[in-house]
Amino acid sequence: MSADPSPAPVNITLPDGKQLHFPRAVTGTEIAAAIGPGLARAALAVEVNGQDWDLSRPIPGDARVRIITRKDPEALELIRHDAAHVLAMAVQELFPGTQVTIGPAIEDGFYYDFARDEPFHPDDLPRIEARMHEIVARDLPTRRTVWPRDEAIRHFEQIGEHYKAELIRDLPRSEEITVYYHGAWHDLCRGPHFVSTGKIGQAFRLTKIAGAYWRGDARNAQLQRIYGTAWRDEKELDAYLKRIEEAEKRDHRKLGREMDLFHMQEEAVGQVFWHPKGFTLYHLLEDYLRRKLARAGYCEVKTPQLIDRKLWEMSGHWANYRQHMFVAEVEDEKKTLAVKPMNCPGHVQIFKQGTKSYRELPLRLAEFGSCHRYEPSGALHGIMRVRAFTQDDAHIFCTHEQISDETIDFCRLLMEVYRDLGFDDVHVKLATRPDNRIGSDQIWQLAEQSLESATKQAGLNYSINPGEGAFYGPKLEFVLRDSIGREWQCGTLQVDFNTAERLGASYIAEDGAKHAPVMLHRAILGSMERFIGVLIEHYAGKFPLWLAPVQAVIATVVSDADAYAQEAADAMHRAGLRVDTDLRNEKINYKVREHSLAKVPNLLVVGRREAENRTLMLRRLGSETQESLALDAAIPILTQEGMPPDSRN
RNA sequence: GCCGGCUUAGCUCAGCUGGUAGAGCACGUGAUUUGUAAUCACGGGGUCGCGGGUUCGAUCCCUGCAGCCGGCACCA
Repeated sequence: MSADPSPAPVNITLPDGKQLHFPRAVTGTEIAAAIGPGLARAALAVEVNGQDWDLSRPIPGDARVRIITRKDPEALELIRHDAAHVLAMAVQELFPGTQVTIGPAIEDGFYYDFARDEPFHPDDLPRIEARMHEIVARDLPTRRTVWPRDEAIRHFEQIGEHYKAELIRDLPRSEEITVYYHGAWHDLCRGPHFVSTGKIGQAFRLTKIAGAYWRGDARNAQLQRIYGTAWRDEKELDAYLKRIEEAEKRDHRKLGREMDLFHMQEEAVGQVFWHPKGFTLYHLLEDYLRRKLARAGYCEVKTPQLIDRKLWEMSGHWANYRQHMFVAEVEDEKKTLAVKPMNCPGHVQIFKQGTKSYRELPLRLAEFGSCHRYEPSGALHGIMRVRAFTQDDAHIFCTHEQISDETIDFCRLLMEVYRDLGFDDVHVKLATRPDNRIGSDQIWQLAEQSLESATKQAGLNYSINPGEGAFYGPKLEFVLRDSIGREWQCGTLQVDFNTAERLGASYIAEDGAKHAPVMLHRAILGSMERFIGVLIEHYAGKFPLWLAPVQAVIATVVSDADAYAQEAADAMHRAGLRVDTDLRNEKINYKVREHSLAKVPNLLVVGRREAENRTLMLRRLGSETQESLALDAAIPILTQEGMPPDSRN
């Protein structure tokens, strides 16, 4: 079943342009050996004309070839893919009768989906992992075999691997069916794989068990997925595990409780109880955004929470999202009211009041819109995914010609806001026309072009998400990267040619005729709740001074300083600073520790000396040193430092 | 919603094979007036998530439900 050795000579071109000549088909292993023994040892796979191949697979004709070693970027993916195979093998050794399905390499690791009646238990992971280490230590040789399609299907059916048989049936006829052997164990796989299991190394760890639908479709059977992580060496593995640990430390659910920002409870699932400190943060963010919006020409509005289902039927939401809407009924009325899941129809109602002229466009209606959606229970996650949330929503009613300028302005505004909030790394995805859509290609063309050129003009990095737009128009999705490299999609801008018309909104154009306005749906933060969650994790709770719920604590050393501490706090409150006092009968060490752990940015210590001299000892969070400041000097310093970014200079 | 796991004091967690619960921190009281990451002593606090069952007896075993956690699916 291995390829026939070709009698023809083969010319191999290396990346540096050097050519090697072989009398017949040659394998990656042989090429590596011809280059040098060091490379022969380090070789993991070989790139042949841009495709990754097994080292042992004969290269039948002339080719450009590059030997892949552990140092190459592809190595990780190959290690992970091999590790997935070893995982499958270990599972089948330990749990006979388990069917294997698919097992790809993913970011940071790999997984494999299994079909087995008995569920895996977390305690099984160490056992499976131990077996994997053993299989790697066995250093089983890998063999690639090519099978006739029907024979492969018959074989997998016969050994009870029905999912594999289904996979082969669904492969295009043109596809070569390859089966990889690691020792006697084998699996349908496109490859490539290392020459033996020993090449994987031992820097892997199984991490979690999960349910996953066959082929990602909820209508299909649910399989059991085992996740693992794999790296080039122990050092990389440790670094990864450390990274996960660090991420857990800044989990917004943990910090939210520790910092007394909010809580959630059973009686209000998916809804946030904001505590005084958390709501201070919330308001600071909202106030900041409100100022930005006002300056950018938005008008803020507020629309009803409960709206008759008729309006939702008209907008099309009732038909599509009824199951995800909360509904309210009152005994004395026959009406059914829906709690708004979005703000657009409300804003359209405001637009529709009176007759609008083209002169009034663009009209930008903004709302911190409280929305409720019945999210599936399994989707809920802290304050990141909730059932009651507040969108920093706005709808720009404009003409087709105005789409471009409005988009540019929006991108700029959004970038300013993100930068002010500490996010510099942002990229944009442009989701273009889907197959199933309404509106003429001409209008789509205009909308997509407007979005794309606006994105460019705003100086943003963007990529295209073909076919991912909404049925009513293309959209921009803004993704930001946080301080530990995670990505969050927050902002969005969607072009909508449909809703305004559907809800009967129009304006009188220059030609005197009625036209439906284009609606741009846009949000910068997305949801206040979620964005605050992102902020907490981004800053690990150590907010910049302008967002810190408590900007400073004045802590006394002795009770003789109480009166002075109170006086200083009063003066700071008058200056608009958010300051607490700590007059407790505790040692200063204790107070320093406590407020440091509470992530208070500035600690102001006062004892007898300070009370006499009217000074404060300032200790900044994260610093181990202090500086003495006159009270009169400290106030303007902190006020200046705590100024919101849009008020500076 | 689906698969799996978890649920013991405000928090973090002990509690062997069933005999009605403990620690540290937090909280309260007292002593201590302290100079930059935990002062000492004493004390209060739990219907062991909720309901049903098995048992002489259930935090522990079985079962239903809820919530949470990890994924999957979903996210106008």
